[in-house]
Amino acid sequence: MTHKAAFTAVKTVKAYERVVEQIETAISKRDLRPGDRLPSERELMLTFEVSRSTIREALRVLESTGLVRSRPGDPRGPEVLQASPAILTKTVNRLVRLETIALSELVEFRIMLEGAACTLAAQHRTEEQLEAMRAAVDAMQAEIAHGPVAFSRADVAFHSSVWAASHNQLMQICGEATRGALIDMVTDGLDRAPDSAARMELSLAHDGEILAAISAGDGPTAGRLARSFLIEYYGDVISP
Amino acid sequence: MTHKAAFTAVKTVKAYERVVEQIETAISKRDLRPGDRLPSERELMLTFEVSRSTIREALRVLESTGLVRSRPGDPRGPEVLQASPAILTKTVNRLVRLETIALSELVEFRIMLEGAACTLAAQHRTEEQLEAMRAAVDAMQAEIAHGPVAFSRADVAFHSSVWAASHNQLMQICGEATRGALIDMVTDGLDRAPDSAARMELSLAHDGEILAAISAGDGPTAGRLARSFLIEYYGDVISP
DNA sequence: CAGAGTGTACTGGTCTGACCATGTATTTCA
DNA sequence: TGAAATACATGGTCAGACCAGTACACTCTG
Repeated sequence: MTHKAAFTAVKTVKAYERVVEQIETAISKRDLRPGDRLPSERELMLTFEVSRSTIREALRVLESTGLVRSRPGDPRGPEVLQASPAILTKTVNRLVRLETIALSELVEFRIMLEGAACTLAAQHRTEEQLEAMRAAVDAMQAEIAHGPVAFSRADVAFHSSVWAASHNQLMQICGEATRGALIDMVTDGLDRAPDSAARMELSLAHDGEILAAISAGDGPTAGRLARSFLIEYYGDVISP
Repeated sequence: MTHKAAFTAVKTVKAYERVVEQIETAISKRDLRPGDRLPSERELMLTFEVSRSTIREALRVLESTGLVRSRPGDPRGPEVLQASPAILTKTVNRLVRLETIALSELVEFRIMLEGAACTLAAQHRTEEQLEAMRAAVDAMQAEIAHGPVAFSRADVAFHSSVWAASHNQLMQICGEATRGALIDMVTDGLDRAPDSAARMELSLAHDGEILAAISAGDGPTAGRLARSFLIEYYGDVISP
């Protein structure tokens, strides 16, 4: 009779991957903390019993994920970095650009995101952030006289302050990524608007309403307003 | 008199980074498309005029970003991959685990996303997709008897069908990424729920309500329902 | 004794050249 | 015509070497 053994799938794991894995778990277990130094490549190749090429490939992928940084000549060895959402931004950006996405989808996504941000901002905003948003709206008012370009810069600043007030980094990252992608796609038609004066006044009024809802802590209203204003604003794009 | 030249900062760029950059832009410019093959490492080292180590390091970081995949022995060379949210999931996961991003943020983001998806699904769903959603709910009903694990699988399937019905790839990508991350984070506490039967019934009822709103084409209601149900479901996580 | 300059040892970045196991594509054979 | 054996280029890994750069200890000077 044969033994009933619980066999498990065997997949060959490349050497450098196991090195990456070990260092990665050491970091996520807090055995290695930001600011700590890894042993030098030559020491690592002894402890892991692999060649230096393997160690280097492992370090390259750790570096590309933002976990460590190597600097030539530093006798203290590679540095363990503080994890940062910046790497996420890069990934999201690439995904947004790489994927063949219709402009209407991108706009739609942005509208939903912006609405959500306003909702969250209404719930989470601090007094300082409220003040910043008010200042941003005042700046918009002032910039109307300087033309649509200056105005739209101020408009962006207002929305940024809303993102910040949402207290949600994921939201901010996605917002930034979609804004960047949108700019890339429609950059040419920015100031062609013939009725720019009226449009600016309208935008200002809309943002003022949103701010009022956020200020009142009324998340659903803030979100609904933002969405409907944006749908109006982008109407021609979203349903051509 | 000296020339007034516009000097610019000089930072040494590592060789493998320039290789990465070139291949990356080739991919983002669609010169290289998913399924295409890169030249072999030995050919690449000739065209880039660097050693094979450098080429390999470049390939490792491209691989860790999910852009290409190398398989030993394949004479056709490294493959250019389809962009996938999987890498996003991994990154989000790591950031949450390292507490750079709070779990509550992730949950919050997911709730807003899910609400938006329901709203869009109500507006864009086709007849077939509606049918698929109904089938998914029926499947949930049937799976209740088979325990919480099977049920939650069916639940996921229902939500997937909603994402699909939203007709928005970005939404789907972000949804998948956050779902993956959340599953990894809270997977252990899945079937510890003592009141699992009641919970399943409740989920089923909720999803039924959402489906009804989607079916009726009532986007705002669908979104509102989804958000409030999820807030209830994740209540303990989001405000501890 | 303090500070500026010099050394030096070790670091990471890159290169060369080699070996192995593997997957594909061709060739061979029935 | 189909299956089996082979050839060959591939990626994974290794060993050893050289160079430019950095940190740190060590001078030398005032």
